[in-house]
Amino acid sequence: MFSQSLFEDEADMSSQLGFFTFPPNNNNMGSAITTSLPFGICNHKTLTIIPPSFAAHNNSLIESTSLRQKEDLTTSIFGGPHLLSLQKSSANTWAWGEVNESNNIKRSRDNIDDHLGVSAIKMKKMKSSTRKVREPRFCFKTLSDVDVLDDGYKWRKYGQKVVKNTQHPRSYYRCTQDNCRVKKRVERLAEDPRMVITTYEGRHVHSPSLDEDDSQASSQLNNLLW
DNA sequence: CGGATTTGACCTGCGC
DNA sequence: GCGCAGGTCAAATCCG
Repeated sequence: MFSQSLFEDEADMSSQLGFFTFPPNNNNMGSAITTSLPFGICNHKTLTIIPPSFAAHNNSLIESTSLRQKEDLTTSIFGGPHLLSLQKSSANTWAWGEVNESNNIKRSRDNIDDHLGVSAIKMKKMKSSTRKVREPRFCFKTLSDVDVLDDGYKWRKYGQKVVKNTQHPRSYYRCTQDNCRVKKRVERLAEDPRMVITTYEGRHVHSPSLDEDDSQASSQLNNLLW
């Protein structure tokens, strides 16, 4: 269902950098992706996938603690009762799992990968040298015609650069809110120009500036994510 | 006219 | 130290 690569970016595991591809290759989620938010929750062992369409369709994921609610939500999104989670399975690999009745993440044993069309992914080893502290970054891939996805925040473009070995320029955006230093980069994947790679850097210090209905869902998601 | 975008110049970090 | 590539700045331009 997803194709992705994920790698740790910083020693601060809360700022892992992941790539995910929405929508799945061959189903009807295509339209849901056009309004997307970052959608991963990371800690040092797991990464839970929150489909961006949650933001558009409901705001109950964050508050929901019952498996039933999660099933309802994920069924509507995935066509199955799986809240996806990536779990660190060894030093360098991650595996998909699902949330069980106790709200724990169950490692996939019955080839959930096949069911969902995903495969375990490899992580890049972290560089060992000391590096200067960077803002938390989150990066994801989206299949989209439009470069700039509607994430609920207002952005001002401040630069564009042609990156080596790619025919598509990379655009640089800053959040327009005063005192908010969040930046994002947007570029097309060289191997597949249909894919947009969006990289967020930093934490918003404010809520998204959306219409009334959307803002609640989005702010909850973003509170969780950032 | 004011805010957003464009784009060439400049800055910075990194590898050699 | 040098060159390269990516990131940022800011003046010019665009556009509603």
